[in-house]
Amino acid sequence: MTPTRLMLRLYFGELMLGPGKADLLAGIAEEGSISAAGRRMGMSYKRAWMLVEAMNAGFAEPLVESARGGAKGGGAALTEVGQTVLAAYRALEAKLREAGADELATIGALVRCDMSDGK
Amino acid sequence: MTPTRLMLRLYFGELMLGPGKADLLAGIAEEGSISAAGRRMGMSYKRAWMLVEAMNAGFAEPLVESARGGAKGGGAALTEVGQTVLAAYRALEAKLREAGADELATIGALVRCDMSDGK
DNA sequence: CACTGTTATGTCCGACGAAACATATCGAGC
DNA sequence: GCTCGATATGTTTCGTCGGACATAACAGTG
Repeated sequence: MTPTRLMLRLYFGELMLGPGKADLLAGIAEEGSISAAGRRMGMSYKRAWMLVEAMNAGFAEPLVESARGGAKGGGAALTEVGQTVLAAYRALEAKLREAGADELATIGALVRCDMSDGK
Repeated sequence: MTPTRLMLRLYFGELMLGPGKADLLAGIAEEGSISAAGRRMGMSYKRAWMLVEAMNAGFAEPLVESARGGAKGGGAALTEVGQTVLAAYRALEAKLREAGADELATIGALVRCDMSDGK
């Protein structure tokens, strides 16, 4: 049974890094565009851009590099640092699941299995 | 340098378990009272109680056992399950820091060190 | 130079969550 | 049976966050 949908969120003072930002980074890396990445995950462009802004401001160097204008209107891509942070986050997720498998199983087994969600 | 104040938050569907609830559980275990635990961490009783209610509802069995009335007005304590969950959460935190030390250091080193917080 | 798609940014408003305030209940002890 | 301290629960207010909408800037292409 895998009822334990686990999400990892890191707080560094003001900056916080969680599944949302991580997925957004991944989406930008794949799509090459902030708006496309946001669209794909049902997020308004403004929200996506605000997340990017928060990340770029929160880290010493920008994670996302963007350009506007041009043939395709512009685009965005991960910087070296951005790729590093994303990879580290994914690795951290994996290690957490691996190293904490016992504890996660312990807690997960005690969670009420509410498959019958009323709404 | 340890600028990386890390917090771990787990999501199990509706239920979420993070530093706030974990600290509250620990406080209840120490103080023997929901209100005292909440007071100690600058939290209104209502909020503390709502967190307890959410946990008791979210897990298959209650984590906190409470009694009202009596000489001291009542009190609360962790159940067996509550102690287990708290211990597992603390262990998970420790394992995350241990197993993910490399990644945490990688990300932490890239975070803007904003000691000069404007407010 | 108009067109195009994306980045970049502002304003406005509703919804949601949290805090503040207000009670009600309970039960051992005096 | 009155008091006390803590649990238990409701109501109301308020601040904040996010979504909807609007607009400007940009640069390559035809």
